[in-house]
Amino acid sequence: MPELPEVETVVRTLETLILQRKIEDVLVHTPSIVYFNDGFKEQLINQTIQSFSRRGKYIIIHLSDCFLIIHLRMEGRFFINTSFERANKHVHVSFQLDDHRVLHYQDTRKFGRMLITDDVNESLSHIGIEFNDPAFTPKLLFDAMRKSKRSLKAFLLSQEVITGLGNIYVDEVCFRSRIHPETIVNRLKLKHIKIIHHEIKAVLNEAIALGGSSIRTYTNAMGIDGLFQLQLQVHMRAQQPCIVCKKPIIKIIVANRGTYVCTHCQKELK
DNA sequence: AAGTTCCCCTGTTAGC
DNA sequence: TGCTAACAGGGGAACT
Repeated sequence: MPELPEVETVVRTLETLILQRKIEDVLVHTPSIVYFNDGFKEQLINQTIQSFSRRGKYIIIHLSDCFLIIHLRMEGRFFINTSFERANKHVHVSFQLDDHRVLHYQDTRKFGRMLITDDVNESLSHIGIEFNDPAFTPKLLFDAMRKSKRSLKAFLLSQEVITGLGNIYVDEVCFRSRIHPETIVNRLKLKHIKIIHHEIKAVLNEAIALGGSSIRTYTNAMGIDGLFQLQLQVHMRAQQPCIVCKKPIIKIIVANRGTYVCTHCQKELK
């Protein structure tokens, strides 16, 4: 499910709901969700939720003595009720809070992961720069792309250089940049990369402002829908006319992922 | 070594 | 209608 704008929305929602709450008890129904499950519950009990942050697509919950890092992967989500009981078979972790409410983690496909750490930077050292970091410049992108033989789609999906983009927003960035997703990035000129850089920031900022996108089965934290799906220009629009040239959007596979492209507006640079 | 494919899971949907 | 294969907003392991 979520890419950076959706994770950002989840973080902001959780912030309004459970800040300063103390965790009184924890139930792990599905141990595979939790890295180093031994002691997971014990480390969390009596910890107070002091703040939230986000790094790439990771949610970071700042607790009194440690950090709880969560990745929702495809279908992870949170909801709150007042029962510590397992509401359904897709609830895998539940947190009893000190105000009689319970935070539940639900994840149909069980791809999501949780980890307790003392050092967020070390735990997340494998991911690249944030889109809104001042150090994220066209030059940074250019230097990384010059050394890579990946397609633009694979390059942006990999979280190694720039983190936060997923399948939806990569398609949107490629379209808005008018570049075919199969273009090998070391062929891109600085002028193209400046456009890509600009569109990454624009798309993510616009999507965050609208609470992310809700398509398919995904609704955001607490069942609140984002609105950015209404702004999508190519993703999920196979057979529909391109908003620029009116020719039909096609769906292809790039980097093993369903990919939407207007082959008239997005030329591959060879 | 960098780049690509496979696979983790379950539910939904497209296609016979 | 019913079965089956393909697919899904991700990413790490295994492979080439």
